[in-house]
Amino acid sequence: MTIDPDSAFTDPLDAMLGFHLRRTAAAVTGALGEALAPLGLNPGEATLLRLIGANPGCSQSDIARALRAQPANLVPLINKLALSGLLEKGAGKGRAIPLTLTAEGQALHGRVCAAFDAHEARIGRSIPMEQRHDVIALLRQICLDACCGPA
Amino acid sequence: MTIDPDSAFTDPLDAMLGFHLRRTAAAVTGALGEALAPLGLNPGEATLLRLIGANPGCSQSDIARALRAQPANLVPLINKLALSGLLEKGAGKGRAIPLTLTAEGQALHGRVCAAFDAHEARIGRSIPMEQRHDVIALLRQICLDACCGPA
DNA sequence: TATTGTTATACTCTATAACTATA
DNA sequence: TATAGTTATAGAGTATAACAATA
Repeated sequence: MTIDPDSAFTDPLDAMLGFHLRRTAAAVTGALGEALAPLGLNPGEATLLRLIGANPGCSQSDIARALRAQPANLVPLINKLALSGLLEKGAGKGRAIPLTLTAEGQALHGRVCAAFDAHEARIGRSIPMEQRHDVIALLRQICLDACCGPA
Repeated sequence: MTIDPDSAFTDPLDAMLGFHLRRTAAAVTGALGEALAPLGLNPGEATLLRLIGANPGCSQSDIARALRAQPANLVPLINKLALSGLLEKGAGKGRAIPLTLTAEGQALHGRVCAAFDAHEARIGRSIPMEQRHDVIALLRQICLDACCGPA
């Protein structure tokens, strides 16, 4: 410690699950951003490309549901990808607008998938393959306990 | 799906560790915010109170290191707590300024600790007590793998 | 010179309210 | 009316650069 060198700094956060969840998620998101930078995409844009590539013709609402995001927050991301020539808004035959990737978008989608796979392998390399599903199930349960359960 | 009801929406994110880490951390932070709202504090302010209460006389740099935060981002939080009469900046005998809680701050610190404990119990209630340390160790390892390891 | 604390700034993410268009 | 998409906006959270004060 800076002021009183005789006393060590006590960090009560270090034993808290919530703090480590938050910190680890931040580190993982940062690493994903670095992995995607060479593709000219940030994590949000790449995730959008990933989802639309896997679901050609899906609507903006579908994506918002999958991401648990507010539809309004997707608008600037989608517009940027559309302006970059990566995706096309199909002729809306009604309210929902089907989104599809252009040829350029599909080419980049392949690189995005590879980057995601490499990123997943990196952050999960200390977890044996047969345990990764259990870890995800644990996170999903914590999410439920935090959100929906009785206080 | 809205547009083509025959095809189900494929969610590649659902099998990704990174996505669930991010989503769970967001849910946990949201739950912490709700738990702290009755105390008039947000998670950042409460964490600051928690750290200073556990380390009377610590400096702003100590806190920044513990939180892995930028010192510049602590300034408005500390000022708000000081203006609220919860903490005092001691007479700086040099560059570092020792931070201590006022009597009012110490009283609130007790309630903050109780709220943190209840929150930890809530988000960890599906994890047997003897496994919680393992889960934290796992998160810490993922954090290291994401940050520092070879790409 | 190196460190602490501070200010200003900017970018991302997130959340809401209000509007339009369509079934 | 209900749903989809959009716009504007506001609030956190986080990052850097630049500066003043002190060892």
